[in-house]
Amino acid sequence: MTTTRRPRADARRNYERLLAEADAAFREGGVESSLESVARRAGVAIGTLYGHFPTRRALVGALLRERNEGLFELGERLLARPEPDALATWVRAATAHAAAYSGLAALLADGLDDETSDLHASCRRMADIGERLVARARETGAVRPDATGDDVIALTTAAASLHEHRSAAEADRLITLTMAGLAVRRL
Amino acid sequence: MTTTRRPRADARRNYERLLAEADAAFREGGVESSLESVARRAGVAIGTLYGHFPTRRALVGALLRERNEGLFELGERLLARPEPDALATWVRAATAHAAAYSGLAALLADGLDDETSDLHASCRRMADIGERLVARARETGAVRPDATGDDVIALTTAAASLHEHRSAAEADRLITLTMAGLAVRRL
DNA sequence: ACCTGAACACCGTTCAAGT
DNA sequence: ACCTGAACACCGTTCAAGT
Repeated sequence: MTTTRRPRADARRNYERLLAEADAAFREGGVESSLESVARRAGVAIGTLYGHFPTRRALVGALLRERNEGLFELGERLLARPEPDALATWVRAATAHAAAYSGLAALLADGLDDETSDLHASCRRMADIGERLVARARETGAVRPDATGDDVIALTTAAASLHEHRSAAEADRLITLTMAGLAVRRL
Repeated sequence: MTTTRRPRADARRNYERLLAEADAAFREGGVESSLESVARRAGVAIGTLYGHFPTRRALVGALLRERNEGLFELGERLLARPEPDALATWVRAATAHAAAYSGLAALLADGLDDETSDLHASCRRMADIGERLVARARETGAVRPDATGDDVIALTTAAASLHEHRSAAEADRLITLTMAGLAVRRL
């Protein structure tokens, strides 16, 4: 029986400070901001950052933990209590999530196929929810019969990338247009 | 009256070798590949690369010159001799162009608003062609009346980014779905 | 007119040495 | 158990000195 040991007080403090400063740095300069600068801002040596987060994606994953839980809850709620615009609601929420930091959309898009990515599990979970939602919409006839989970992934990552490189308005517009395209029943 | 002077033979050779090696490097490792490695591959000092191409985007712009001309010709041809699928043809060609190197879609998306980018002029030209094509499709009733040039830009850059981070198939599928959404006449 | 490469400032990542 | 920071390998960019 393994007990999770209480971490040393300074370790816990460093962990928290690193997370806070990484969040600030990534908000300002995107997810590819220098890790040295994050460590500097947090007032720890670079080795300490690597001690807590062995890879950049581990750090991003830790930052996304809470946000992820909120997103998954929404997904399960939409699956549990069906409503007409469930799929669109999901796509917009997932897009907002993937656009939390600039550069994140690319990391998530790559993470879905890359099993070594620290983001892989949560990417799979997002893909899974999207797939179940689109399956139900297909059965309802709300979307065309050839609509797939890949369509949902594609739209989500594409819209998040637009959010980053063009604007929130263009991202939202792409979602509207693509959802309209998905709603066309006759092929 | 300014005469374009014939460049020194070694300068011309270095220019060509830099272009060739940059193309190879960017194909393999994307448009953010190290410039030092490009200079090394071309067998010149790093200062020589900077002498010919003061910024990374100038180098990318030079690599894209011929490709760009082909694309613009296609655009003008589609505008001159209307055909039913002109807009879709354009979007697919522009997407393929923007997906020539990984990382290029982001550079082009940013270049459209950034007047200091060496890619700005060609981005504007692409946007202009897209706008004229969508205007005509709007008049024909081939697309919904609220379709804009921004929709075309958004779809193109989004699809190119999908091509890079997901697959050509997903990129193409997004184009199909969004074009279907644009074709919906009733709002 | 063009090329070279040292110089400067910066970064990712590891790991021996400390406490 | 965790932290430090030097060490290594690499990069972007500039510019004085050469030819």
